[in-house]
Amino acid sequence: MNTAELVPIGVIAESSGIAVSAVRYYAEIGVITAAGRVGGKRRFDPDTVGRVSFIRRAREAGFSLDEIRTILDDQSGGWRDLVGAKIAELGERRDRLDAMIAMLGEIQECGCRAVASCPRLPAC
Amino acid sequence: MNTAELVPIGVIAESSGIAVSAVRYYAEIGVITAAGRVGGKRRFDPDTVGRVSFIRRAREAGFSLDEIRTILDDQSGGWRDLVGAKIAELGERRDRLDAMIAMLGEIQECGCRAVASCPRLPAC
DNA sequence: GCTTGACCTCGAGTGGACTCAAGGTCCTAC
DNA sequence: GTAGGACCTTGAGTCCACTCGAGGTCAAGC
Repeated sequence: MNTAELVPIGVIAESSGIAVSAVRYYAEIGVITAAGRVGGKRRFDPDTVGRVSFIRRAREAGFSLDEIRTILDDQSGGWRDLVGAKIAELGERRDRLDAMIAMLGEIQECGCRAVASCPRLPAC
Repeated sequence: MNTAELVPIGVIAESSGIAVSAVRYYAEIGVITAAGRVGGKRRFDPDTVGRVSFIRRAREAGFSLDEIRTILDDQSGGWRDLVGAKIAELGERRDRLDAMIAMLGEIQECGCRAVASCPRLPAC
């Protein structure tokens, strides 16, 4: 393992768009792994950038770090089911989101002074 | 105010699908209000069921209780802007969700043994 | 040899939204 | 009059995903 190819934590953080402390946290809980240390400092495989970017996007989409870990590292193939379940779940979440958007749209147009007093709550 | 029309906390909780402790919490932080007390026990206006159901759905859609309070109780009309902004935000969130769903779909079909080792991460 | 800056550890703190436990009150029914 | 159940208060605890601060190390460049 040529440590020259490995990148320090700052690079991971910057190029994946998250804080250094978060990268450290991810390493601590094992959702990413440092390839080694140089002078006591973590060095990561360059692939880690992609992994952390994936993590960031998955987090934004509402995944917990635990779920992300499972999706990323499951070796048994069970992750396919997990991903399938997740897709279904996300679909539901999107439907709820759509419903909420529609509801907010109606609320906006319903002419009442305050939402609380709208007689159409919560179906509004 | 006829207290006979008012409902106890358990009814609010059950018919809106949240825990009694959560209803109490909502009352405590002022996102809902008890109409009064009977023998020291909170009694709510039946409308509160709708309100709490709205809160639940808004929470599920990712609103904070603070945002919900603003949307529900703003008297100045500023809530319309807030709701507009929220709609835009939810739209973005839905787009991200869609992207995530698409990505997961591709992951599922890409034939690699584990997601982590997929060379197409994170664009996969 | 000194400064600088990136990095380190460890422990504690944060924030939001609750939940729980302990100990007490109130009403209803038997 | 007593048991049961729904409710009360207060304060502490939980979970997640970090963040912060203090105090220290390491390598590079001047």
